[in-house]
Amino acid sequence: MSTNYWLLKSEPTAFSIEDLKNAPKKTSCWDGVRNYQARNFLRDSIKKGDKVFFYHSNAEPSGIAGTAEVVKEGYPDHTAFEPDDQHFDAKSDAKNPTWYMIDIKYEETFPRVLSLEELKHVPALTDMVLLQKGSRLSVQPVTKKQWEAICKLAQK
DNA sequence: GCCAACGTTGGC
DNA sequence: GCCAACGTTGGC
Repeated sequence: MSTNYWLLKSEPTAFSIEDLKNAPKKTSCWDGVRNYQARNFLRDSIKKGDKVFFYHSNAEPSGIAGTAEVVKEGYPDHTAFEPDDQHFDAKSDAKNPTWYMIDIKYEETFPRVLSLEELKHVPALTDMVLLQKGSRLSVQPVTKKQWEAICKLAQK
């Protein structure tokens, strides 16, 4: 099975790539996704061994900060069942979970953040989901071609 | 902090 | 099933 590529958004004030790097085993669950389209990717499409870009949103600047690898495929997001959790969802049922999460492991931090502004000017990336007008998906697919173009750009 | 764009909710 | 109102995302 071939590797697929993804982009995960996070506000660095909530959880940054540095937080992932400093986590035990450099691994963390990716919880709190409460959007059905993003949930479907987490539950159905993202596989162990897939690669992800770690995107910092609402940041200075917003952009791709580095990469990580999927180490655990979709499983129920338990934070949905915890009333004290910020991501609690009273309507979800532990016996038939609505929300899913994955585990990712830190791979690398790019020498510099590839800002949204910079990415917009890369011809190979014009079709990227991230760059579409009004795109808010916090879990989104990335093509191999886009992945390679971005990794190459990061090393410049 | 503003606000455009999108997603969700709920009345009908 | 429509759609207005509301809530959220996320760039700026």
